[in-house]
Amino acid sequence: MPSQPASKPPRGATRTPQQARSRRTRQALVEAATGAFEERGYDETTTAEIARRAGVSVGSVYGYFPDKRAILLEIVHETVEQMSDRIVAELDPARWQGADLRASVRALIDTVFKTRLLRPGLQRILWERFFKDPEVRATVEAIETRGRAAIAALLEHLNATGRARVADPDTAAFVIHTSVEWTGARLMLGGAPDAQLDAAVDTMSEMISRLILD
Amino acid sequence: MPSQPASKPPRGATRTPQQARSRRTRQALVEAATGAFEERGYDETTTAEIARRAGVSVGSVYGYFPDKRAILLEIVHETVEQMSDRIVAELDPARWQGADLRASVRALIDTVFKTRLLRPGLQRILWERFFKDPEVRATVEAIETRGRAAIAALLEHLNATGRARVADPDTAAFVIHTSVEWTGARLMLGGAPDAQLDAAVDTMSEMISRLILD
Amino acid sequence: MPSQPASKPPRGATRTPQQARSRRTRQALVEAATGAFEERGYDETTTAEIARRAGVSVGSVYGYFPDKRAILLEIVHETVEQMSDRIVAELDPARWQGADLRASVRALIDTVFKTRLLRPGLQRILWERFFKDPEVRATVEAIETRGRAAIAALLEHLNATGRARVADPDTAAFVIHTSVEWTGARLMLGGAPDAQLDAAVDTMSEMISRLILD
Amino acid sequence: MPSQPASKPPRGATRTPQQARSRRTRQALVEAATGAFEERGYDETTTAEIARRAGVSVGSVYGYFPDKRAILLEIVHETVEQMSDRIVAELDPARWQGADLRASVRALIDTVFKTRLLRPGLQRILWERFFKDPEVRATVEAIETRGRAAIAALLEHLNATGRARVADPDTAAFVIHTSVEWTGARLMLGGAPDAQLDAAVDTMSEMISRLILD
DNA sequence: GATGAATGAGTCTTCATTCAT
DNA sequence: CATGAATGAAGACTCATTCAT
Repeated sequence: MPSQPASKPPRGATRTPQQARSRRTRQALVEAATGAFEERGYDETTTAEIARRAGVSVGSVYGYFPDKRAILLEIVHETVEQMSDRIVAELDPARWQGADLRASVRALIDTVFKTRLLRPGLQRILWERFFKDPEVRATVEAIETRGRAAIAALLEHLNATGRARVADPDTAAFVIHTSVEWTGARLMLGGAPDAQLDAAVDTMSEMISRLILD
Repeated sequence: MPSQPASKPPRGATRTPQQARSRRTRQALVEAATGAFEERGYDETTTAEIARRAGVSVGSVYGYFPDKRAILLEIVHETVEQMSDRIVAELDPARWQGADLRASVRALIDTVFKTRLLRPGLQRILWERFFKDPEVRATVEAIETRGRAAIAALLEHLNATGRARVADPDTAAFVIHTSVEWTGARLMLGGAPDAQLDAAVDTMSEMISRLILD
Repeated sequence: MPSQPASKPPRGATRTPQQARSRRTRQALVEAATGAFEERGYDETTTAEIARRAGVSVGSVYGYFPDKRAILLEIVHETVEQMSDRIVAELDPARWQGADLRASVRALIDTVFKTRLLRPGLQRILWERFFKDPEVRATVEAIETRGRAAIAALLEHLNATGRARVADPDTAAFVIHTSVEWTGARLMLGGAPDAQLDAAVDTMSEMISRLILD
Repeated sequence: MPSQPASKPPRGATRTPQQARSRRTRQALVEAATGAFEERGYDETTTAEIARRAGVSVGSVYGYFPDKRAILLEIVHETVEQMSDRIVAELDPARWQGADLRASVRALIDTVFKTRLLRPGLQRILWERFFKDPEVRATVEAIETRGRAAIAALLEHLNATGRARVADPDTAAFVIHTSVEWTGARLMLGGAPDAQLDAAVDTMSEMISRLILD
């Protein structure tokens, strides 16, 4: 790394380049907002509260984000992506090799349901703004597409290896994804008792297994 | 009794006793609010706008409802009940007598999906406030329970007549109801193209049919 | 009473002349307002509440009074007059004949203080509006004048009978009246304990006795 | 330290660090509110009017006070304290050393009465809200206690120096304080003519002197 | 006279965003 | 870049009073 910008302090100086500090402030804001949204909801959280939690001034918030909504969008993206990651990992065909298909389906659904335990307050905001804010919806849909694609790919893989027979993998992926998503949301965000939860996981597994088998 | 006092209006005339006038104003308010909520959303609708649309003054709004939220609650109740009525009617075991079970399931799902075309704007508000406003949630859940009960009853009837074999009708009802509800919401409120819609109806029908058959 | 108005119903008819009914409604309104003002305060009482308590419609209130304030004025007048009556009775020179002057003064002050127990809520409204509403003040002052005149007359009587020596009976009357009035108000409306009350009555008696004696 | 950084304003210049600006705005608000309350009364003054007078926006009002009432409370405290200061100063036993006791009492009463000329509009509000708003009452009573204590202390001092003989200094203090307070309020806030005023001061002085002497 | 539905001006308060320092 | 004081549009709700029936 030969030529560095002149503004950078000479090597050895107390390393706190603006960039790093900046990134840290930004991160503090995102974390502060995440906590506040999670605990109080989006509308109920003021920008002043976010600034206070992040330990910066209100003005600074607007140095990093154009407006309050932009912070939410970023958090939504991050959150949904994390959820998606967990699920997509579970959908890796490699994991579906040997084991019993029904058991795999069940494990998957279980994972999806459990995923709802990640930042439930934020997920409530998600439903709240999904149809209200086109960008929230776009963000969510962009990532959902990934999940659906992973399901479709898995179904095609199962088709190819003769372990399943699904006529229209894309539509099946959509139906499965949506059904599991909302059933999970209702059960997890609604605080359903464990018994009801287990029964629902069983039935959903059965339903989906039957759809994709034979 | 041919001749009545002149002060009494002739039968059929615009009878406007206090009660009727009152009822009409109230109705005007509900309709005005429904339209405004539908078009602009809940938060975006001001009480002044509702009054203006109803052709009355702001004060009148508060003569009939304690606050803005109460109007929403009433409309939510009414709307959800109408939706539920349509679906519950479709679930009457009598209708499932002769016809092919798969065809019946498909018709049902079609109905549920079409139901989403009733006041889509209001349904968006429904999702928006479901986790936010406990009373909205209670209202919706109260009526959902009815739908689930109807499904469960139908499943039990089908079990009894040997046309289906469902181990846990209650859970199955919940899973079916929730899956269809949200898939329908996503497709109808999201403005999906007809082709995608038809494919989804097909797949959902298949999925549910398989769940309840044998 | 020879000629009566033709509008009066013939003797013997079911006597409920409008006048009487009217007077009764008016009275009901005054009583309703008195109760409401007493319990909730003036600003906190709505005309609707008064109407409700009186068992009539809001509109009727305005058939008997030009506005809400007029009702208060009437009640204030009535209340203050009642209070004044009690005190003026106590000031009748005849009552001061034989007895010990100090004892009489003490009895008088006791009476004045006790008078504050009559509709304390209304008396709070009195202080609240005394400097705010010129008509309330005028009403109160008109009656206070009576009280002061009675005190002055008593002092002159005592002067004349050689039992007291007061240089300026009018001013003395004013000072005595005002001092006792407010001290009483503070103690009674403020909920002072009995001990403090008794001590205050003692000291006030002493103070006034000394003023008027020699 | 002669040469300071250029960015620092020269000594004596319009120093406007954040704190000072803030303090100035706050002060402007208090003054604006004082004027408005004084001229128009509490209920009749809107928050918008206060902001307008202070030359700031409505929002700023709420940046410094939680609500309108808090402004009143602050002003009440300040005003009552100023009044109390004047009177308590007059009650300093040192001032009562040599002079004629009667003259001292008269001077005191004169001071108390004159005190009522300080923001009469605000004092009207004081009476208006004394029984209505517990915090106003608490504020006033807290400071009144101080006045009563000063009177009691003076009486005890006079007792000790043999210049007075007061059996129960605390009660006497209460009675004197309350009597003078309200008589003064009635005369000063009511706009009594000078002659009546002088006569009242004379009589009150006489009354109180006699109470505390012998 | 009675009714009570309707009126609508008027208030306080909130909060995302801006900008002078 | 940070600060936090200032902004001001916006909105829900109240209630004395009126007036058509």
